[in-house]
Amino acid sequence: MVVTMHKINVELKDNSIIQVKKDSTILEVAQTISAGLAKVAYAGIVDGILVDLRTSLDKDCKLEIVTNKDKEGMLVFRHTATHIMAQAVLRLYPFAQLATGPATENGYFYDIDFGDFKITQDDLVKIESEMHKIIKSDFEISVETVTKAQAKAKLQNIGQTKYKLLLLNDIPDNKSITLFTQGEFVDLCSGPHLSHTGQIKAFKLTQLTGAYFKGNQSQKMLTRIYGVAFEKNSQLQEHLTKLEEAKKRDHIKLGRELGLFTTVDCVGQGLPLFGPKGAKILQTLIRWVEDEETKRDYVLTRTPIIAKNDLYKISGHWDKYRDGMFVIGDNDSNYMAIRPMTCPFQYFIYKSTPHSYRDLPIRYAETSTLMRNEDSGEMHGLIRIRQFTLSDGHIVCTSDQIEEEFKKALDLVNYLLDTLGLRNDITYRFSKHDPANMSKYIDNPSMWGNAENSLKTILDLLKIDYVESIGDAAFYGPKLDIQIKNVYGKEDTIITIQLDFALADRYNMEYTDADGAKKRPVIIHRSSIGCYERTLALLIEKYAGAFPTWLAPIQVVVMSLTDRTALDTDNIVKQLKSKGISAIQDNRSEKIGYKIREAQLQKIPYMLIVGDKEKTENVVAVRDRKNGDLGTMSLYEFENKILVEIENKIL
RNA sequence: GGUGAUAUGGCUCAGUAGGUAGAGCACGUCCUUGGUAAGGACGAGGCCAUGGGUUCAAAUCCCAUUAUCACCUCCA
Repeated sequence: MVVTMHKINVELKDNSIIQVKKDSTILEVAQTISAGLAKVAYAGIVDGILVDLRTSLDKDCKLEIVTNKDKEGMLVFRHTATHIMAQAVLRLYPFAQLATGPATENGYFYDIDFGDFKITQDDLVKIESEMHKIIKSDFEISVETVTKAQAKAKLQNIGQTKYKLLLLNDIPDNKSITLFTQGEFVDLCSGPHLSHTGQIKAFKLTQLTGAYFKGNQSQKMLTRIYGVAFEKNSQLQEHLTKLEEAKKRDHIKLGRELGLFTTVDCVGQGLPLFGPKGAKILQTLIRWVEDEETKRDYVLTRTPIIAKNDLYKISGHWDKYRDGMFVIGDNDSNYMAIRPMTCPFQYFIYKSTPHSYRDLPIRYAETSTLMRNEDSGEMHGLIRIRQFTLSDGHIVCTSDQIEEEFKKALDLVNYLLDTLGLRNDITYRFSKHDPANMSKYIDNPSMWGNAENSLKTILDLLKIDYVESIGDAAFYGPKLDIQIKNVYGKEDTIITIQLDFALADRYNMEYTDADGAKKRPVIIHRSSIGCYERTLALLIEKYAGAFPTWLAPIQVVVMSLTDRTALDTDNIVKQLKSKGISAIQDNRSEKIGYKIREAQLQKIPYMLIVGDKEKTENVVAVRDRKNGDLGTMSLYEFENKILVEIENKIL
């Protein structure tokens, strides 16, 4: 037997190098550094790969010790919580078949097939108490590398004969197979994990939902149990409180409470009705965006909301999205469809006259109402609806102009987001096609190569910090998607700018270049502020219903202190309205404190109070929703104050 | 589209082991009221989402439909 006494060099996070015995585990290295570090160490990152603490180091490497402070550390922590949950589930329901159970941003889930057993919310409590037992037992979590046959035997041994074996089969032969064991429970898992079940301190099972095996619609629907896990109970409580707070900002709840919109069973799914207040905000947004576009050399179009299917056949939309379109007619000779997008209408406006290279770029904009027959399960508040109004537009330009036009389109977007106060809430996503799934796209690899390279060059030139996403492109071209999270942390696209090298060809659009040759223009599909309903939803959540004054549907409420001043409030409201300020009055015979409370619940920016004293001195007592009493001022002074705020769109 | 939950006055919810409904807030009238989170009295308002079924009897049980919510899938 050869005893190796070799030492290896390990480079740490701070670039210092320490020497340790070959085959030391990461935990041992951590102990060498300090006992304190070893205590909070959850895993290691060796040469960039996240590995278990018990991994032994056999050669020189870079090592980062992952602790509870690191994102990766908490992933390991939560992943361990997942296994504890799975173990508890198998104790209570030995027939359950486990599928997959990863950690997520705040928690974890496990997809499980319970067969004919119908699990309910009440069962979660039972699972939780079983988890407490497992944590109390403080099982050691051990890891072993095994062959497929060994893994199969061990999994079958604990009754896992279905999904685990399917997953096992999917593992390529050149990859090692690891099993993690805690007590009687074994799981097929690449890890890493904590070393003892007792390390999980605070957790809660939060949700019970369905999910397809492997995320594939054609696979079986499994039961997904969600949980959250933290190191300290206080952190768990904090998280739960945060969720409660988020609920209060939920645009669906607030939007109804504030009377912005409602839904009616017999109108139908995904078809919200905007009341006076909701409509007012939409109007403010639309006017603002259209004005801004005009300033930036866009020209407006106004096109039909319905067209023959022939129009959509040219682009390929008809073949691809027919099921998602509201179609009228019963056969191909009389089919009409309500428009699901504006693109081809604006193309035909372009085509209605011949164009020289001197005309380009042409920037078409339209506040465009669209309808898409979304699947019934897809609708969500104002975020995903069947009829929506998009700040749509298409820029027709030469290939030399793409970069400048893209930059300008993005400038507009950034300006609008800045003004709304959303700029810091967004992230950029470069959405590319998926070469492995060309059935979703126009099959022209060189076109895709061109378009994506071109877009990448622009994004890099503009120093945009984006993440790439394969498979999220439009079927005709790559996109820059501007992503935003809702109050629960769910991400959606709010705005998109797309590069299209394909549809100009399909619609036979051309311009005459300087050399007299007919050429294809490039099209940039872009939205300036996205779809107004969705943007409104995000604004409701951002401001918890307390819109900036310029957006607030009611900007001022004028209150009479007693019935004697009721007539004066009426006159003041008229005066404010004549200045374009949205004002209402509250003359009810209620105590003033009561009226103020009402106005605050309605999140109205300003309250004016008129009493005998104010009447005599010709002033109004002003309150705002944030600071309370602002003292008295003349109506003229107040008008100037609020008009400055509105004009400058102060947040 | 799939899985699950839910559906009672404008809103938030209670309710009956099946015998045709209740609260708070909001709303209306009158009285009261000079000041920053709830003054008083009275009143109106629901055939308990829709359509079937079981039953002597259904808002309550069952089925279907519609809508809402969550998740999965999808998103031009």
